[in-house]
Amino acid sequence: MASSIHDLARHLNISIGTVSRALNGRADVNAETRRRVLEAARELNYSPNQSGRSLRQGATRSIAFMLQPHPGDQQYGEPFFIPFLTGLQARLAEYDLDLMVVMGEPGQYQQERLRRVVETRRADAVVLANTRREDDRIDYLSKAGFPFATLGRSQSGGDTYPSLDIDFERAGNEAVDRLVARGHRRIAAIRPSLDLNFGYLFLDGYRKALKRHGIEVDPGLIADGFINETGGYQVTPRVMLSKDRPTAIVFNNDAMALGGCKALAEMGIRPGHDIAVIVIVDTPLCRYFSPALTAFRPSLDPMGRRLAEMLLASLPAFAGPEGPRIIREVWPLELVARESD
Amino acid sequence: MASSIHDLARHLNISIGTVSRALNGRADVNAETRRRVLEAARELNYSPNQSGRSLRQGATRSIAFMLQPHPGDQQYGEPFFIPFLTGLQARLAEYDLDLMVVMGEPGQYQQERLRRVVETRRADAVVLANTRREDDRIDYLSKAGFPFATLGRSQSGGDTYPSLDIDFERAGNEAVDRLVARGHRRIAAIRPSLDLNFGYLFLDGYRKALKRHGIEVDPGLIADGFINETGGYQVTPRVMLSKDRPTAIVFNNDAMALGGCKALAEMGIRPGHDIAVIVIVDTPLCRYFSPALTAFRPSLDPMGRRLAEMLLASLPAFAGPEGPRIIREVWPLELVARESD
DNA sequence: TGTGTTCTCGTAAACGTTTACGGAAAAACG
DNA sequence: CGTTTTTCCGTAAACGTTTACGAGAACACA
Repeated sequence: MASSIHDLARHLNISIGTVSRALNGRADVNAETRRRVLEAARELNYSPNQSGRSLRQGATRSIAFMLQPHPGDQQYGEPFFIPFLTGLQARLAEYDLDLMVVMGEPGQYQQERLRRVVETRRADAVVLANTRREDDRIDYLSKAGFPFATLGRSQSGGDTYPSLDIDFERAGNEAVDRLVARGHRRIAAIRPSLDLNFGYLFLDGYRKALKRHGIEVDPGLIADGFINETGGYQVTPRVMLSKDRPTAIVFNNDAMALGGCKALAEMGIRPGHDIAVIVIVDTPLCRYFSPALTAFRPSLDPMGRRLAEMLLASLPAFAGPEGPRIIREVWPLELVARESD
Repeated sequence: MASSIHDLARHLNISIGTVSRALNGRADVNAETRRRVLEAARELNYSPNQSGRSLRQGATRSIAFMLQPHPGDQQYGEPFFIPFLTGLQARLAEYDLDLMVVMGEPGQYQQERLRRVVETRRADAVVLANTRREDDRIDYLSKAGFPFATLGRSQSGGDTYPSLDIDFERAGNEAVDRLVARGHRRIAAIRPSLDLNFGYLFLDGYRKALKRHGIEVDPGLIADGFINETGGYQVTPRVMLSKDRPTAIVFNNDAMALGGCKALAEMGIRPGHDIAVIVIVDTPLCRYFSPALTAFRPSLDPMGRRLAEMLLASLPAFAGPEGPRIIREVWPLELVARESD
């Protein structure tokens, strides 16, 4: 069924070496011969067997994306990743690279799955998402000398790998600025309790902005909850019942914001009227919620494309003439003002 | 760095053939020898090179999932697929199979991408999503004799491949039943205008249920729109402005429902009060919308797992003792009653 | 014409596995 | 003890590529 390079060689009555060189655009092959080879390749519908190529070249031409769903996401996952993956994959495809998606169970199999990818050499590089502040996956990959890039920063591994992150610190800053400009002084912050790095970055920005405005940081207005609707639902009343009730809340996660708004509704508190609400990462949920939630929006598809470029630039096999480069970028979010603040 | 089967053989001073047989659990190897091989494998941190194995066995041990985002999904994709992929991937991983995700651009590159996967033998089988009523991908794969399964049915290809689908017909039926039981007679249906098969199935159910209740089908109450929020926003006023205004709407897509509700709001029509709204595929959007939308919910993770099983059962290499089997299943949706109807 | 250069191609090894085949040694059997 | 069977292992080929090497032919140059 599938025609190999041997079939082409036999068909043209030349050697397989010449066929291969002709197909790969090498210089030492006669123009006429090349023409005939390419024609025969089309005619016999030839395309190179990837396994053979991988074996010989020691490269699989595929990139693994490691995605670990949060334990709470039973039913629907984060809409975040599809457009990111679309962009990532689109750029990789331009280099004839495939995308392999490895999803851990919500538990801790991820590390194990990662080892398997690396040790059986199923991918040439890895892209990590959901980076933790201390991330053992990064430690492992660094130690193993396996190429990787991350969506999100981490304190692990130093500046030795490409990373692309959203500027959560700046978003926290701008959210507070906006609220202060509108007269708020008591601003609550709600973020996930996991070790996810963006929670720290967000809180840094929040704190710095408050200090800049001469507002004391009240620990009673900062709460951590599980990173889903339930978490937001559970933790929001806690800040609302603090002695001096906040007039605004910044949520560091869209799902938590929705749960939080439900809790608010049950307390008779209407976002946009009785309290201001801002969400750090926008999703369709925010746009169609009622009232529509003011939120900070990332550009996910371009981020996926960019991270692919950054990863490739770090790989010797793909780097340009200047050689491999480690690029790290932090992208701003765009504020989408709606009705909730 | 990476140890091969040759390293093991050298280390133990035996032949590579014996090492391979020992690792693969073949019978013709001494128990003591096997023990030593396994020990050395652990010691030298050996794991088989997948490229070598693929080449020899003619199987890549990876399954490709083809996902084609709808053109309208600029910013966020369907939350639908992440949990489905989680389940699919989890089951595949149990068989040591990897998942490759191939996303077409919103345009028509999908067919081309598919050819590439098949012809370069990068995957052993393919899973198709977003099945069209007439689906040229199915035609192509059938003709090429390449194993595949689909999420969603199609009229193409006959009953020659495994497929798992949601029972949209039944959902359309039940939605109408529910609305009629609540006194509605003028029920509108809004579905995507693409050739996506589920739109036809839904409409069949809707029509049959109306007839069963002795209600004439009014073409003015059926509208097709682009499969996103904008489509729903544009098309909903059309049915509302029909001579005899409907008292209920069934949306065949969550994004269209949200756009539709926005249009309703602008017309001063409140879902749950002035009109009943039911959505066929539930998402978090439905749950947190205000009013919360009554919707039919699939169980996506189990569906992913099940489709993996069905695909594997159709592959000679994985089929059980009875040999390869083609399984086709249609799963019911669960009604989640909320506030909008 | 002799020598050096360029162009073009064939040969064969290599990547890391799996597996059919055969043979030596050990065990079983009479 | 001779013969047959079983156990165990080594050899080598094969999967489909890419590529280092070398060789023959054509060409250029003196």
